[in-house]
Amino acid sequence: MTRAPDAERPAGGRRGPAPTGRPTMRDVASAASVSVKTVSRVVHNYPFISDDVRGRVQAEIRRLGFRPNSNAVGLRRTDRPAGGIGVLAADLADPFYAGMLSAIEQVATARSFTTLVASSDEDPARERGLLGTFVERRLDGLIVVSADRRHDHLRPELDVGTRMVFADRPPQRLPVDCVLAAHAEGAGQAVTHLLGQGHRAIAYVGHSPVIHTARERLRGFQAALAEAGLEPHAVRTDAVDAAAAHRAAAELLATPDAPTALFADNPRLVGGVARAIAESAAPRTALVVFDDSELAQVLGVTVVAQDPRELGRRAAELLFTRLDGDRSRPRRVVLPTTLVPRGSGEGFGVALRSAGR
Amino acid sequence: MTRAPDAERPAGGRRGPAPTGRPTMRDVASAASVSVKTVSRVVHNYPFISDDVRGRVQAEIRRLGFRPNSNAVGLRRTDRPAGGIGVLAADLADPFYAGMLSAIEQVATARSFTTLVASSDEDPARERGLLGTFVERRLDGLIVVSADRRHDHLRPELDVGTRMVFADRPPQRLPVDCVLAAHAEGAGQAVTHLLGQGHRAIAYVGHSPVIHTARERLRGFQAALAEAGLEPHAVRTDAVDAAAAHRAAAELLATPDAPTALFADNPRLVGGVARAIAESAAPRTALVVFDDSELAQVLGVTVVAQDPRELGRRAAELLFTRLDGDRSRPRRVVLPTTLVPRGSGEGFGVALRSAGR
DNA sequence: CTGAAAGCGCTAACAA
DNA sequence: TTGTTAGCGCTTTCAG
Repeated sequence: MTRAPDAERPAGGRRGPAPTGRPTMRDVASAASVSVKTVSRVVHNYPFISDDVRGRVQAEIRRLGFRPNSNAVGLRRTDRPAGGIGVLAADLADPFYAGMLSAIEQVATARSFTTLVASSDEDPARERGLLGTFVERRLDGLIVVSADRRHDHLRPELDVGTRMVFADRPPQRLPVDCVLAAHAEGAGQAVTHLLGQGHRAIAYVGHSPVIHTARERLRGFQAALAEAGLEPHAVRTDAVDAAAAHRAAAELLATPDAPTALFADNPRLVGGVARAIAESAAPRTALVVFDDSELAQVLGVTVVAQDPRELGRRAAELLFTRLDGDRSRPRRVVLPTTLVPRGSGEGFGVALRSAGR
Repeated sequence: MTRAPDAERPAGGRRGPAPTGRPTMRDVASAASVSVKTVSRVVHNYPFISDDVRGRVQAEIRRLGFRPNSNAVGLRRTDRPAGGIGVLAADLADPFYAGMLSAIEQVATARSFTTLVASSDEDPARERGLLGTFVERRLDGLIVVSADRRHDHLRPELDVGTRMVFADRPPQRLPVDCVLAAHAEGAGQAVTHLLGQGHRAIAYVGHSPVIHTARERLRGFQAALAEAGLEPHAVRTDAVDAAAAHRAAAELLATPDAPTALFADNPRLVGGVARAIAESAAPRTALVVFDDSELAQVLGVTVVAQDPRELGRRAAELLFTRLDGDRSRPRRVVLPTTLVPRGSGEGFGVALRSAGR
């Protein structure tokens, strides 16, 4: 954020159009022998311009390769929006966020807004820096998938008029709109489904519940079991990636009193858990995973699916509602999840099979 | 790009600091009883400032929530770069580009540059629009994964000093740097590997060679076979997605004289082709796929792997070399591919197995 | 160590 | 239908 010390060095400011460098409106104006304001009007399709002048100006614009400088535009024009929104994703490599992003872009494009994206890679410090950059660039609004656990520092931004919507993960003590999936209820759906299949020994494989979504999923898992008068057969929260999930599941399945069903709390674990099941003495152990993925489809794994595109669409529409002037109090939109049976939760085990439609 | 007609309407320009709205340097200056320039110096860590003044200014910056307006900064400052690069990706939902992007961001971050991303979704018109936006925002440089087949329209941008590097797909008649994988040679590696396993009837499954990469892969496939004095057993270029690939592969394998090995030209086809093989009368039919994927890892599919991160890293470094002043003629960097044997190309068929490492 | 004035490229307001 | 003047928020230049 902070740049090199102000060296106060001479810089030889250029006089008149530079020999090399980007042409300005003034360059176009003098080439077409009109005033700068006339060029501005042509650029913005102001209707009352003689065809002669319009033609000359357009020709010069093309010849010189003029493009308006949005820095200057954004500086002078403060009433109309600049036409850009920023999306801070936690991890662009995750197909879930890619889908969300694509839906956001679609809404923004329909409104003639540009979408600019940056990724925090789950690093809170990076997130703060990138949000700062977005703010400095005076984008019209932000959609944030936050990797941070505190959001107090955004309070001043909010007060000063920055519009933002949180998506997928809720804000902590910051009165802003947010769009979330029903994580706890979704995990409950998974449990209910497995109970319906006759399972009573259901184990949880996931990562430690420091992240909001993981915490909610675990909570929903436990609540649904409790409602049926059951305890979790086991809860493993050390499955940070596919390899760890493989180990955790393999260990669970190797015990004399092994669970008959597993619930994995996120899609990165599918491969590891499925493999552990396939390699175990009980290859028909049931499996339900939170969030869909290509791998789950191909392996026939039953999932509790969120709709990432819907999440993005709703977040974007909420943001634009705000940009259109809505000043009502912050809203929290909770989207339902869907249980998608594919076999692994219905007694067929995991296998390479029909890739969903 | 074009906005609403210039309505020339009154707008009630505000006088003095606005009651609501973003604080400016002037607001900070008057609150701290110093000049605007002094605030600027504090913001930029200019060393020769009395501690008293610095403290007062910093306090007001925090209190008012001041953030510099990068529009104004970028407008006035023309010698130093603004500190932002733009990446135009063809499809953010593709994990390949996600990896590339992450590597670019890493290089940029190390240089204190911000990375702004937009996705064309493989739409050339959208690509042109987004490149225009990047240019208007006066970013310091661009990395482009182009979905367009013509690039003449970028010529003026180039002449006017916009730095750009093409990645993954080459520019058409535009003298700019680019970084590509050795697609033809990679496809050749696949063929050579299959020949080495004794296969002589090798079929190609892919999409129509309108895209550069697909064309190159097909060319390399055919060339490697020709070198061994062989013809392709079949060439299917109608596999636009996994479902189409499944159909194509199933049809090939159902013929009396079926191929003993398949080469799939991109990772989106893995699931479909693998399933067709598993369902066929010859479940040990060999398979090599171009580009790695999680699915290929889990299914034990032998692949020809590019390194998307390396692609991104090299592109970013090339761009920064240019930003540092390098004016030598355009470079073309070609990165080698790696054959990764996992079983499907070595006689074990496709199966759910050990997820690579 | 600090400040006043000019101007980046563009648009708003007012004139002609 | 077109032009002139002022000024957005900041940095540069030059002066204290």
